[in-house]
Amino acid sequence: MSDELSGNFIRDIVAEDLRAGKHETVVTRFPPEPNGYLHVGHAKSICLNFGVAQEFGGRCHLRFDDTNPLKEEQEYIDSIKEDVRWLGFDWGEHLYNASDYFDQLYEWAELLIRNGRAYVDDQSADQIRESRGTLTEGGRDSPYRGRSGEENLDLFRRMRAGEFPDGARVLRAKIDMASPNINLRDPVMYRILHARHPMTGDKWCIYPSYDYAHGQSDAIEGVTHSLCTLEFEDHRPLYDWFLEHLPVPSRPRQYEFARLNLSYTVLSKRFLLQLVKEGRVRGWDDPRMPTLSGMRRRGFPPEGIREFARMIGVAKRESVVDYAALEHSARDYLNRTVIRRMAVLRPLKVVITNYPEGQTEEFAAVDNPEDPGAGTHPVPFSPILYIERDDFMEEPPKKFYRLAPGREVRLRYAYLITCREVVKDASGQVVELRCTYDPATRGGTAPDGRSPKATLHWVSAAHARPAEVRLYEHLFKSPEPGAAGDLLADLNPRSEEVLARAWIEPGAAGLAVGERVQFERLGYFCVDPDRSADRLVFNRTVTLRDTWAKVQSRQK
RNA sequence: UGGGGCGUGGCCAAGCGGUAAGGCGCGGGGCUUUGGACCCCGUAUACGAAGGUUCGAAUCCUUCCGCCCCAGCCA
Repeated sequence: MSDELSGNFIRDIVAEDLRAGKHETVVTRFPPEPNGYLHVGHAKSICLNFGVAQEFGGRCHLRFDDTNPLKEEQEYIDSIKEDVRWLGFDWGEHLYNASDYFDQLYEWAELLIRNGRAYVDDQSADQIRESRGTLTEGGRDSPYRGRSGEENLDLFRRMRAGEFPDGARVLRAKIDMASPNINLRDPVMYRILHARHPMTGDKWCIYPSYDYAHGQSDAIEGVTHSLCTLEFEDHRPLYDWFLEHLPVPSRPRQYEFARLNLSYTVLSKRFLLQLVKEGRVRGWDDPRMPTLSGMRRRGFPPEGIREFARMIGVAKRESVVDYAALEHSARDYLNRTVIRRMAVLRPLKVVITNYPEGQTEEFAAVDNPEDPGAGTHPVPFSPILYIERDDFMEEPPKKFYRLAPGREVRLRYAYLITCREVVKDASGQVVELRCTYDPATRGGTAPDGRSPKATLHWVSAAHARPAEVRLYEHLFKSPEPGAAGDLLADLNPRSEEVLARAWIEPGAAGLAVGERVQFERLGYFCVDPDRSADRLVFNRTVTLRDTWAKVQSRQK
């Protein structure tokens, strides 16, 4: 695997600019607004921005786009830094905030006023909206558009001084109310917000808009390629307008790419915030959330996310990536790196009737067949075992290779056993299997060469340790959540299943929070922080590819 | 009906006038003490459509069709 980006148009542009000597080095930036947690869609942008910088020996800044104190919080700032680092990227010394530039931005605003390129508008938000026109008709000039430079300056300074309440006035760029591009119809540059800012505290009561702050921030930092998503394409003329009319120290260019969409997933900070606030999930880091913190808790490796970003590419076409691609990238990395252990999620008791009572023995189990140097660990065996309920069927359908009455299967690393008797309770539920083992098959190979089609995982009842295992499925039951109009209605009621009475082999009992493991034949799991002193809690990151499940669904 | 974008297999995505990469998925086979992994093979006579230019077009031109974004003092 390589973190190298596959070819894409942005990389090509950067490469060409560098080749042509347009820039000596590439500078990008990842500019999150600290109004929520980062999700896998942001990961695409992070990988792009940091990846391009890395590939061409440039640098990538982390800059908080903190121009709206109403929505931004320190908690989000902290989480964003943690998540970017966790993903594997380092902004070095280059941590910035749009708010670092508030003084400069303010000065430049005065300059635009003095040059007759900005004015204070006393209209209400409603009036401004009403006079902006529509998609097909131009807008009308504000009655305040012709104010003198002196008056504008005075008013703007008084806005800053706090003389007016929120919403009383705004500073607008004087561009063109008749422009077919609505963003150019005298966009708002500053609004009055008597709000405390996470970084600047109470210093300001006027705050710059995104459009007024972003390009200039890029220019101040020497950003060469400002990469953003498609919806900002219409803003580019405005981005350029400010840079052309201000004495900025550098000239960045904006390029747009399509944001990530993932099937069965919603990537909208607004909606994710709603899920958290309404308690539909346990928090931003709920393992079902597409947030980086949720994916981390679920056990998703950052390497897998980077691989995912690499494989989906970067383009301008709006698309929906198949969730299976994400799962693939996780499995691919986990398979190569994670230790194997055995666990039984839904236990079915098995008694080996011909095994010497009270006897115990140990087998050496491979830690990771993909890693020759990984070694082995001991697995204890005794006559009372648990196997997976799914691994037994009293009346096996075609293609079911596992245990059934009279059938012989292999217990991984142990023996071949044959099911001799099925014990049921009063309600007819199978509660126990009585089996015999073949002592000659120790280790799992028969001297006569016979080899069962199925190998089952198991744990020794006397040695197993209890664990809670949490199984996750898509948060949404629809591949296209909200297509029918109601996102909440598409929430998958079975997105989480908690198995409180699972058993794990002793070799898995020492795992620390965050450690990952493959439970053989089941999937990849990760120890959740909810673990207690005497009981581990595992989150299932992703299942193994399951051919039998595929066969089953085809049979239905 | 204004402006800005985008249309290549089920899902992503290369391609930039020379005769359709790759990945995911799917199907088949091999191997196998994880129905895992791994390894083979198959999976668009075709690039939204129709015309045109050219020896030759997914790539150039024209028209048409479809989808997305924009009327926050959000980003």
